[in-house]
Amino acid sequence: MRNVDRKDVPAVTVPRLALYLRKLRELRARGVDRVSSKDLAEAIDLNAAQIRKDFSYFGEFGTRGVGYEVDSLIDVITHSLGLHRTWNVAIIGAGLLGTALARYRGFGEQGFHLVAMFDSSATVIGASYGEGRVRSVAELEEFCAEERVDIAVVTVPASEAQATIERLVAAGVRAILNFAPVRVHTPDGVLVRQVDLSSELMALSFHLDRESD
Amino acid sequence: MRNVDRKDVPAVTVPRLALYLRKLRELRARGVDRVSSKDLAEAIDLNAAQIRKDFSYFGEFGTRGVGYEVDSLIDVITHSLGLHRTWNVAIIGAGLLGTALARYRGFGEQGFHLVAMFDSSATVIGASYGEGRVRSVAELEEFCAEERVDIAVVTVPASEAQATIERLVAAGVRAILNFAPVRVHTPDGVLVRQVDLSSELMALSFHLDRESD
DNA sequence: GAATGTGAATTTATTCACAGCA
DNA sequence: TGCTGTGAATAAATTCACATTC
Repeated sequence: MRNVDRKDVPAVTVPRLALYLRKLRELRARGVDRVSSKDLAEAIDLNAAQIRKDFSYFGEFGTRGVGYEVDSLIDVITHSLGLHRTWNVAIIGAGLLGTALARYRGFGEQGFHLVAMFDSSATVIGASYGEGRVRSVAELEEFCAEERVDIAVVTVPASEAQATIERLVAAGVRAILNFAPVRVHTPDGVLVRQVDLSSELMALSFHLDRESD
Repeated sequence: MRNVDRKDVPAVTVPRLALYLRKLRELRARGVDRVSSKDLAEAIDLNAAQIRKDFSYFGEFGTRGVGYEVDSLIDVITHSLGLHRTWNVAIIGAGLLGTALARYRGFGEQGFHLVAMFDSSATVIGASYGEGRVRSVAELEEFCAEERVDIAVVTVPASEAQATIERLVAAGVRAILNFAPVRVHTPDGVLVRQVDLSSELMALSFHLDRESD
């Protein structure tokens, strides 16, 4: 029933909703209670029609001639993104990046609740970072059977990423944020978002090299 | 002269080149010396024509009926991405993420050389992480005038990102990797790549929420 | 025979431009 | 009058499909 009237949302729209939400929260904090697509567009450096079209996939929320109410737009996007509930997050790989993420507070503020960390190295198992005590990866399946893990953040070395993600998928995890610099294969229904620092640096390198001719 | 015959490369092609390069290096390490676009496509989970078209923006490197030589393809991509030279990198913001990145070794392996870190907090100024000693941000302009900074990695709080990036641009930096969760405005010629963890998590949340109906 | 390189076809995303409503 | 919501137009990216070459 929740599927009724749900249009297909273009893949690129979803991360943009997160941008809108952030800017809207900022506006609310500054006491602004109404905003037009033009205002938002200027603040975020996008086309106004793009913003209106993105909203249109979810319904009609504005008032012609006026604009959008900041509060209600925040509600709509929060719900559209599924942020009205809390998601359990586990971090796999307690290296430099994994521990930095675990200790990062902004994480939990958005409704993402760190429930566990896993690592294979005896030297870090048992340590605590932020909310997460580090367990042995051997306990991964057991833990997932007991406590729901909605999202896995994978910060293991590249060589272990594919195998780790296969275990996560087998254990029922359906959403993965992968920092390991490899493209991993997953079955349908499992969403992997890739954060690839070395690709980003290389894209910058490409740009610099072209500029300097 | 280097501009002769340079086609416009689609924006999305550039980060894909980094993927190809990574997989090709892996193949070389395994002793493979020839590869077809089909093989590569299967390994990376992309369409083979996409890969060939991406290569075609830079020239013709394959042999019909045979495929590509791994070694020479690595050379071509390395050059295309500007990775034949070394880029000086500075990290601005010595918080959890900034220090984790500084200590990450894979960084320098690719020709990215960390030359400095900057922070505004007296408690971290003077500390050393990896190759980078932390300086006061007050010294930013002075440092950039003495030593070339090609790429700035920005890991400051959101509220300071725009101002920080304006200073970097004024100091001559033309490529920025921004981890602060804000869209920043920069003049033409300055490339900003955004790494946005909270947008990524929200995109995963959207997916999970849709699946569970 | 096998795989490249690339125009043409298709799909996806963005932007325009304007009717419709407060 | 001002701004939304959205079809239509445009632009960008992907995929097909095949002539070409080894």
